[in-house]
Amino acid sequence: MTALLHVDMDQFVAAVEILRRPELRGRPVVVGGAGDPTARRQVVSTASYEARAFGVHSGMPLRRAAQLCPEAVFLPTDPAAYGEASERVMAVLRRFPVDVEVWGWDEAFVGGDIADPEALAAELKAAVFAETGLTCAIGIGDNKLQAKMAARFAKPGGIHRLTTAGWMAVMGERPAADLWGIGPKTSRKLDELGLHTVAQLAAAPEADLVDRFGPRQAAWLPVVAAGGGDTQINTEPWVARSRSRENTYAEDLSDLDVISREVAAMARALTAEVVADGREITHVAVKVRYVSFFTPTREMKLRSGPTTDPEAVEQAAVSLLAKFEWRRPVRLLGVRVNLAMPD
DNA sequence: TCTGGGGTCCTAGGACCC
DNA sequence: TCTGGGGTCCTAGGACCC
Repeated sequence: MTALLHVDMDQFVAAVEILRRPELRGRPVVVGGAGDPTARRQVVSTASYEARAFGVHSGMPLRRAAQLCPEAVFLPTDPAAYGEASERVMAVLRRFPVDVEVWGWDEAFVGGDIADPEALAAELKAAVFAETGLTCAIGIGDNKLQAKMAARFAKPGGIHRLTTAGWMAVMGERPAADLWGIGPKTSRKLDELGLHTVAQLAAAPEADLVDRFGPRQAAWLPVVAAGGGDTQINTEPWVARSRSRENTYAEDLSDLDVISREVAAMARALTAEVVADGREITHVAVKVRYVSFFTPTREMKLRSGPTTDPEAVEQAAVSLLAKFEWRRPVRLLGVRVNLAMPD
């Protein structure tokens, strides 16, 4: 069985910022929101390793991060810069005689005819650093799951290999929640069934899982726990199935006219973006988060068929507002459009 | 110092038709 | 005077990932 690699950039967003501000190297850096540590309702996108040492992590409110690490440098997120840096990294990987499957900004699977995976990993790492100034960890495995998990052991900046033969010795006693694809909800359900470790889940009869998880997940869970997984590297360019905008407001909204205008503006902006990409819109969805954090969504298929007409999309989005209750203020509004898949 | 933003995929229930 | 299934479309929600 030929190995495949998972390339995972180290603290990617923070690393891109440090690259253009070398004086920040070695300091705690927190990237998130507009970069204002006093702002409400904004969270950490990425913390540098130095900031993580203070307990700062992704998803944490910026104000909490500032409390834990007052000396940190706070920076606004700059998605365009991260996208460009990502392109440079992926271009380096693609120059090697391998198949590359891009996975978000800062990750990629690498496969193909790989004779010596450790040697290839070392070459990739060196080339990425030489040409972009960014470091990465590389995991090697017999499939994507193993490579992805191996990259965690390799972080930061190392190379680590997992194999089917060695999987259980390394992973068996770890919590099932460590596995890629098992989040907090699934992990809690597994705990309730007495399945706490990877080894226990791997040995669980599918019949014991079906009631709790349904047939598909019940079949999949023990396979993942045993270190099984997909080996297919998909080199096709990414084609988005949907695009969305959402905004959490620093101050709650109650006025339906204001809400309506906000939703209309998001719908128009989204339409402009996807039309610029040559895509057509099939469905429109609106998301509302009340102050209670209850977050319903309402969605509709456009009856007139796939469209590029901003008027139609705006009108659909605004019409969906009638399906919500407006007794309580809202903290978030969002619009999503589903896209027709090209042939 | 209450809880971001942008995605994907799966499931489940109701409507409707045969 | 009541009983089926199956199949597909549509919408809502849940879970997970980065």
